[in-house]
Amino acid sequence: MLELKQDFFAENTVGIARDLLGKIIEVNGKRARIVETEAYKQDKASHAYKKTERSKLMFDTYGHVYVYLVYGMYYCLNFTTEKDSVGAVLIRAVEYENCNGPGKLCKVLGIDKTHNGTKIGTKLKLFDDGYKVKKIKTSSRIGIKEGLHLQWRFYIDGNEFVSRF
DNA sequence: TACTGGATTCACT
DNA sequence: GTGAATCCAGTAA
Repeated sequence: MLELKQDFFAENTVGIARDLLGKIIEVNGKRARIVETEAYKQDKASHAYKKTERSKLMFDTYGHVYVYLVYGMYYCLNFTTEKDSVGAVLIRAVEYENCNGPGKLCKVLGIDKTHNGTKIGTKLKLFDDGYKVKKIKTSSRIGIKEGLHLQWRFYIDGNEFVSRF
């Protein structure tokens, strides 16, 4: 069981999003395997488009947990990436009961604002248990208002916990 | 200070 | 397929 350190998140966001598939998240005494991720770079559909009080984590850190509230009700779990640039990877789904969506997985795993800004390896840990992902599907995501293909989404094919797309 | 709308989810039609 | 729930960051004034 190899623990992922900050260096894992130092470079290419898209590559990190892909490599995170199959890895284990450990938080609040629960463990779950990541089955769907989404890479965010500095584009118009991302918080990284503009540096603000909320999004500055994506600019100033890598290998940290970035949690924010959407629609007033759901938290989304991200990991900041790229030592010398801006980016983050959204964890969309994990292999755990009722965790097939970014809002649901935060609820079930007990992830909230108290995790925001913490370094990976403290409150939340990541492990590589040697699991080999058989087949990775990729898909571009449509920008919210821009109608552009912006981010890349990765998920493990044929997994029943993969969220809808 | 006030308004707007979102990296979602779920119930309902 | 559509709309409501819900709250706070971002923005405009």
